[in-house]
Amino acid sequence: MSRKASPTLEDVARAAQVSTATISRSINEPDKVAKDTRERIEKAIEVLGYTPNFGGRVLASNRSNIVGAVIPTMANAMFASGLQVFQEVLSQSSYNLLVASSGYNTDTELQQIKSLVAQGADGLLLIGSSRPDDTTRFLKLRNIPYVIAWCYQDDSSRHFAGFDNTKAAALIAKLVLKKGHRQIAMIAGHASQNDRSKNRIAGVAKTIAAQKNATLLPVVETDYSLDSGGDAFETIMNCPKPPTAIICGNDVLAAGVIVRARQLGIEIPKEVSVTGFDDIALATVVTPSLTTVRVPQLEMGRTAANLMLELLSNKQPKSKELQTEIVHRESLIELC
Amino acid sequence: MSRKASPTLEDVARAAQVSTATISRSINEPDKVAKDTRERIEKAIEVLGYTPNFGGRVLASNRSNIVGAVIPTMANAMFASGLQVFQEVLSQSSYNLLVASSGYNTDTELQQIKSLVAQGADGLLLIGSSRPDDTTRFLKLRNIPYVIAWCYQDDSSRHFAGFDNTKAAALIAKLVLKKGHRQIAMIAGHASQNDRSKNRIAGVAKTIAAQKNATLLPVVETDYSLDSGGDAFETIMNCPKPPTAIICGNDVLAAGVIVRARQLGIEIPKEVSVTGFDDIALATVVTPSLTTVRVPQLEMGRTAANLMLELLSNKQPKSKELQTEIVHRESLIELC
DNA sequence: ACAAGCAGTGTAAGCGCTTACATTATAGGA
DNA sequence: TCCTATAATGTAAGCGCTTACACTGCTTGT
Repeated sequence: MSRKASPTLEDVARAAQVSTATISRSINEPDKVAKDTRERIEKAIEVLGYTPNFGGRVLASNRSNIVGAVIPTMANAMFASGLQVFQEVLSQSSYNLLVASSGYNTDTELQQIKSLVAQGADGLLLIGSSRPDDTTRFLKLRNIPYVIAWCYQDDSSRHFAGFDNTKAAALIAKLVLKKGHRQIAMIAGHASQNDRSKNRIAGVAKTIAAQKNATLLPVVETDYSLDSGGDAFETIMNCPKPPTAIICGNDVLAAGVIVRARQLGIEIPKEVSVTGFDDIALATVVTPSLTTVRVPQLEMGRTAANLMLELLSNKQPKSKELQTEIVHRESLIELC
Repeated sequence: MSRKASPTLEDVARAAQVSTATISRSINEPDKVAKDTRERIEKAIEVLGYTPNFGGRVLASNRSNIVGAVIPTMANAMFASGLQVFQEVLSQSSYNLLVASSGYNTDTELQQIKSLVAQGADGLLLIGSSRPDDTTRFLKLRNIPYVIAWCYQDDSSRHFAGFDNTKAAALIAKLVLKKGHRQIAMIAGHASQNDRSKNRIAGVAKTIAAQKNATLLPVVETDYSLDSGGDAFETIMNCPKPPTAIICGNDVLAAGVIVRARQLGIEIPKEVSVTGFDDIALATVVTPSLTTVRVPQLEMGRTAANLMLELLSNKQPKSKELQTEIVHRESLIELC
């Protein structure tokens, strides 16, 4: 390591003719230091180009000012935009964001959580509420403060910044029914390690089951990608009694359906209606544009960040349930 | 802080009947420790649930195993997907990723760089090659290893993992000319603090200037958003002699153009051709689909990560220039 | 049989910071 | 005037880890 030996607290102390303790105070609790001392110190810091050593600070204070986030993937605009805001808000309170991704896999998630904690994260942002016992145990054992986003539960022992996936999915299913559709299909993300997907499926299934004459074809679970959405669409359309509407677990899948339909010469929404979930940019850009569930991504990021900050200052913040709404566009029409 | 006092090296040492040094070695350089000692140690670690303290480690070793990245924004799929891969690769070498965003602003960038460095980043990933002197000076002063992505220059003093924006832009401009267009417009990102945008503009301008009878209307610089793209489109189409082709600085702008055109009842590509840049998912999903420049985002992320890893192990890695290619789709047609 | 080399381990000195506690100076109240 | 509360600063003990160096007991070549 050729990194130039940087000045330490002691150097500054010598230059400013005070003790290291005073310098430390002047940096961390400025108003506990007399004004002229502080000015002298600040000048010395300036002159020497001093910056606190991270390791020393962490070791002594047992706090890193780092927040970790484990999200499924940044490649989905959904998470990326939420994370963007999360980071911006934290940054304003001089916290930094350590990011890791799980690829929707709970083992990987645990591994990444451990890694972030080992890397000194003071708190964690996690996506979704259900995880294996191992993970829960680890979190509890280490007593890590964490915030859960992208879903909401009535459970005061944890801190949520999200929405009710089941309810939101039920809402869009209700809309589809209201438009007269009775033969309905669903394409969803793999549900086994993903409670958001599971809940969305549940919400849809429950709603459709409650409607007389309505049928929900077997749900197709797949990866969240355009191509997978397209493939699932083909499978569905090849079944003996194809649906008149397809509810998709997110906008990426729905966009995949629409693109593939176009390639196959199937007209949407004339021949089949399609709905999405999330309301990312993709939804407004496809033709026909997507009728979808708007998830308040930015607000969620902001809320999660604020929860996190309160949690880290030992307050007892209250979870916040955010509201979703349906955005009516072109891909869903009345069945005639 | 009620976080339970966790076991330290010393506790493990006592349990395994060896010195702390041996434990440290067994963790960091396992093959320097005899096999049965190591097994004894590992068992003790297991039993006590020991994990190394981050601060202690950083302080003593002067390395954090953290890499920082300052990108313009995660909200653009372009950066998000590159970053995703970057993170995955680093993760495999047990590095963690600290993310910050500059919002395309050089002051913010410097501030974030400082923050990441203060937070102990061993190295940095930066986007784009040109930055204010202040920033350059800081980087040099602190002797931070850094990798530059999303652009490439022939400058052996720095490490690039990217492509030549000027050349890539020239290529698409050439294609537009080849299709017979002579009245051409360009919508680009604000160039003053963004060398990629600047170079793309330069590439296009140079190419068009070299073609007789061809005119490049005044370049419209704007934010990278769908709406801004749409607004710029309207401005351009309202000018006295509207273009037959519009070259966009990225896919988001191009998609914005297409969406707006549809709203205005302007047919693309029949009335105006449009090209994008980046080849993100959006490009395949809009109708008409975008003729665009494919930027190897994933490969760039991977390459950047590998450069970073080599840099951090004190090798002298060679910059890598990645190749872009034009993806022919529907939004650009021959002028008839 | 002995020097030399080596693998495995221990000793102990920091790394740079925070903070409990001790100390000193100053002001205010009686 | 003296006592006490308060403000400002200093002293010094760690925080938990890494690592240079020292040491021990083998193996190996001669």
